[in-house]
Amino acid sequence: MANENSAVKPTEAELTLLNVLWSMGPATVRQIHEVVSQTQKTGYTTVLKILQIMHEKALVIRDESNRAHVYAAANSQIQTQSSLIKDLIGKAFGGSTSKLVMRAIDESTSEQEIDDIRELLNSLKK
Amino acid sequence: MANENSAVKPTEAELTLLNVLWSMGPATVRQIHEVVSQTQKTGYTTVLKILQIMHEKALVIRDESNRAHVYAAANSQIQTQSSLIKDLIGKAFGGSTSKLVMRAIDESTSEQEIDDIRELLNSLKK
DNA sequence: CATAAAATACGAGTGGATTCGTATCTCACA
DNA sequence: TGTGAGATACGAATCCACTCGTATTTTATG
Repeated sequence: MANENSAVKPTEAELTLLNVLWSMGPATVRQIHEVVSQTQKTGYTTVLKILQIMHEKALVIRDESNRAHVYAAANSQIQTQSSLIKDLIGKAFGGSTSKLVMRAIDESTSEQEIDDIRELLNSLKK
Repeated sequence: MANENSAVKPTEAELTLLNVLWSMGPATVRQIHEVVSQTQKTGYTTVLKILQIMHEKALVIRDESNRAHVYAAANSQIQTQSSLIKDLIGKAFGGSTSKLVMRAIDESTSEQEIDDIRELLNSLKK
């Protein structure tokens, strides 16, 4: 029961735009660029171009009914995060989730985060 | 107290070679290629070239005292894994380790792995 | 010491990611 | 309806990852 997803892994620049879309919801190039340019010095047409490429790759969908196209992430943040994490587990952790978790937690991890993780584990029914 | 590390992130092909070096220990191009070619159809000179590039990037060190140079990973597997994980946490999980762990664990995670993670958390007594 | 096997060095080609300048298109409205 | 602001489309340039063919170097050994 594989879904139509899984194949395309967003690049770094693409992930930046996806993060914006996940937090704002569907948005125009202008809106996305406004957010991105608060952090980075990226030109408007660069953002546009990347969105167009993402559209070709089916990483985003777009509504062309208005002059300013409205873009939205094609996959959920959860799906994308899962796929990125599995990719990393496979390539750098020999497929072992527990090894990844061991490396993920270190002295910089807050007490709150660790509590959250404990709670997550407790909620896992056998 | 940053160490001299942190800057260079290995690419996918580079990570493949690092995995071999971590498991074999220091090795010649031929030895590395033999291992890699069991899984992939990568030419000898391709492996050589990537190792040379990795040497420029200081991802590996090499001993040139013999005709066949002996390569070794410059950073430990643990350091590299930590750096990759932190990178991903920053780029895809808004800096939240617990969110990453939540996504890392899913229905495909074995009971054994989950037990290992529980044990890890238990050992984190403050 | 000549040579051939085996190693490294080099350089070019391909392709993807990213950037941005410029051309073109669209549409509200004067 | 003509026009200009603002949008998209297009294509070139740069950079890096990856691949591999070929040139060059090294060295064991006859």
